[in-house]
Amino acid sequence: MTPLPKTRLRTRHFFAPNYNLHETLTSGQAFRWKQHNNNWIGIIQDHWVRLSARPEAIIAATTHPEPDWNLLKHYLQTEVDITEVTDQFPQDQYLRTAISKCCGLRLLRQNPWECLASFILSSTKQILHISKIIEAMAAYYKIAVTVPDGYPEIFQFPTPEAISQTSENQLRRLKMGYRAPYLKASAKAVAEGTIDPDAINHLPYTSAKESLIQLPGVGPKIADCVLLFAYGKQEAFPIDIWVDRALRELYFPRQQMTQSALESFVSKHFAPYNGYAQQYLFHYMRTKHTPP
DNA sequence: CACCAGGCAGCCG
DNA sequence: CGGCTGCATGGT
Repeated sequence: MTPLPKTRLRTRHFFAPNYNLHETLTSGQAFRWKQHNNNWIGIIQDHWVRLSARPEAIIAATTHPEPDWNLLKHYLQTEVDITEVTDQFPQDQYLRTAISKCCGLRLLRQNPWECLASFILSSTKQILHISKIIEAMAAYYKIAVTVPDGYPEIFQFPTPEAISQTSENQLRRLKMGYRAPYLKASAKAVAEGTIDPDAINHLPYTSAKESLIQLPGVGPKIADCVLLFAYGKQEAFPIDIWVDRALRELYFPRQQMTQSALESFVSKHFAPYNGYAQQYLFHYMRTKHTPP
């Protein structure tokens, strides 16, 4: 009996100044990264990846026999000069405070289907619980990925085909609640090609958003999350409960603002880096009561 | 027990 | 169009 071949790790340094890996991976845009011995373990493009933060750099390790490091660089967006982005933020004290507390917060460029499905599961859920539902789901389908010795098991994000063929009851057993039929129907639409995640990439922001909103369980907020976190559309500015509160309390105290009035303010005030500004505001609101 | 969480769809006026 | 409500589940 021949012994199984040892999984060999390929590693690579990425030059990444002003990159706060911890805050970026825990900022509620991606839900599957796990801390392990001061490293981060996750899956990018169907392959196990370990990330380690270093001063001015990120070290990546993968099991892929012939890794395409550009895919990793693309996912992490290491080549974005974040100071060039934050320098163009409007001069208001909340964003300045957010930047000073966390200057290396980044936007990732995730897989569209995983991002879409994850945010369909996100509605009126806390980030920690979204992660738990997603892990329960991945553990249910058990789609294998090569994991090196000594590391915890991890499974791939389930395909739209697999989810669309699962009963709503089974999905509810994974604690999705009322989101189960939405996820199943959206998975079916993607699996059958009614909507093509790759085609959306080529659409401008507004028509891409209209296209995503056709999916059941996807409204303006979830569409904006996918447009920003998977497609990198900078115009997207997801307004969730936290950001809505930030806008009303910080920018329009004691004023009655309609949703559309807020939206038109946002598109003017935070341009051109709406999405990054939104992520910094979101981070500020979630951490302003906790010491650094 | 009440109240809230990275919302959306259906319904009502 | 704008406003209201039900929807599952887990945490405080």
